[in-house]
Amino acid sequence: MKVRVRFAPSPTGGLHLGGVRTVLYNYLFAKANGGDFVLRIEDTDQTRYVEGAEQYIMDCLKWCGLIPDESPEKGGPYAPYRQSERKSLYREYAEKLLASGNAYIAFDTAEEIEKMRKDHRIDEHSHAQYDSRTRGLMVNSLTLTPEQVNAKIAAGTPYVVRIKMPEHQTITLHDMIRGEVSFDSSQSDDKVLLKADGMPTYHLAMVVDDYLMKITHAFRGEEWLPSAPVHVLLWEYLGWKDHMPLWAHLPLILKPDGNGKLSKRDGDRLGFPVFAMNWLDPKTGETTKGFKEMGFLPEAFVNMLAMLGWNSGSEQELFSLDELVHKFSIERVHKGGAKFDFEKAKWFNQQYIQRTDDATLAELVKPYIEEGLKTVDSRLTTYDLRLIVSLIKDRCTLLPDFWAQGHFFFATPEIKEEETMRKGWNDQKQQFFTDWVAALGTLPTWTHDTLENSFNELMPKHNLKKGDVLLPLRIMLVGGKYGPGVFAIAEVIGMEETVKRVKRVLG
RNA sequence: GGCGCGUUGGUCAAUCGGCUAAGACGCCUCCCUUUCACGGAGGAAUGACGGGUUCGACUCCCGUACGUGCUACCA
Repeated sequence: MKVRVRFAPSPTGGLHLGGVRTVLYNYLFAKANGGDFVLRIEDTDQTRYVEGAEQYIMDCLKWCGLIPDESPEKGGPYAPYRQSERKSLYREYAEKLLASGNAYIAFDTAEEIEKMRKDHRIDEHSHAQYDSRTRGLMVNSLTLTPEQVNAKIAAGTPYVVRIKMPEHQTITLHDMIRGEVSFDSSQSDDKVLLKADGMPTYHLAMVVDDYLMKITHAFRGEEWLPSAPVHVLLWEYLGWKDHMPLWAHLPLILKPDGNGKLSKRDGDRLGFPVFAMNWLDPKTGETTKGFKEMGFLPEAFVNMLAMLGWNSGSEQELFSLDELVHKFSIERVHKGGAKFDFEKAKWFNQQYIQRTDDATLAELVKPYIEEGLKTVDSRLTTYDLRLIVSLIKDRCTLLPDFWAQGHFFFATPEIKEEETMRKGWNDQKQQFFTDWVAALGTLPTWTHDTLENSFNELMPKHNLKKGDVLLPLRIMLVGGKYGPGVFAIAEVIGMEETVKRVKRVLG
């Protein structure tokens, strides 16, 4: 049987780190087994629908290089892939469950349910559930006669279809990560399967679609584990038990400080992204930063995510997507949640930057340089981006670092270390630099070697040592105490600019 | 509260009964570099707790504690 997996997000907002990791594991598993990876949009909750979210999710997958084989955009043999467009198809299965007595119709209003929850609360901490203990008290097809039910339906009374959970039945499921997991069926309430608006809930839609789409392996977050018995029962009641996919409940990604699931809020609070790409909330107009816009390379982002909860068992940490496809195994996924560490995430990106060839890197960096150039007045007319990139990549972790670390190659920098430069400044140094600038014009060639040689030869004549004048020169050219070798910088910016920057200080 | 899941350094983690408990990130020291990095060499830092099982337990079992998830006509 062909392996088929799916990622099934609801289009309600930005795509979370954990979501991307779920996509990744799906993708890796599918590709490793020669299977299909399908994207299915779970938009059954009309009230939570957010404009643009679906397109955004697809853009994120594209950026990460995790392209689905079937999707709403691409289509496929099991189309449509948007649950809202499959609406009409779910009712049939709800009826089937009704007919077999595994589901029932309920007419209760939200207020009535709320009242029941309060009146029958087990203790002060928890409200009663709509389940075997309370369903006999409610207005449903279990307490009403068939005639009454039909009359209500005929009268247009809104109703939902609920699963009838059995009492005290042990439900066991095999999880690829956790092994056998058991539940008492009485713990779960009679979940709504079909809502009053005719839309299915996640529970029904997921089972029906996984069956119809021939899904063989289902990966989802650990938060779904408690409702898994409902799903197992649904597969059974619908008569599809032999087709139920193999489950894998993925561990959660936790916030770095304290405890709990990592949320968008944590990112805002701690200053790192949580979403794959920038997300502009159409309702609030607020933009939440994404890894892409922060300057991450998609390969680094994906690699980092793969290692959050999984490892190959070797010491290797850097993997190409192709390598991951071959080495990933669901059995080696951790059971426990992992705290997200942004420092480690940056390290991955830094590693990828160092390993990216200069020409490719130059293209990636270009927009950031162009952006930076808008903020300066006097800019150099020509520059070799590839060469500059090779000179500064060592000290760059994120793409925007290239501007911060290399702006002086593109524009005359502002002197930020005036005091350091002027420290111990005297006529001797003034004279030295004046003479050196003059000597530059007589150089046979303009290379960092000839520059350095002329500098070194001139120093003793003014009774100066490297330590006296090298740092001042750096600050003249760079503006601060950082960057590649000074003479390499001088070579790149050329004689005219070098002379200009030194003379600017000499006055 | 109930139920589920989990628990090796600050973080990610190896170990599938033999441990003097890998490695990576971060941190610290030193070297390289008369800048900042990169790189190199070191260092501090870990099995939640209590019982078993066993010649031997981080590894298996049971409790406890702690954490976390769920407990909607949301996914």
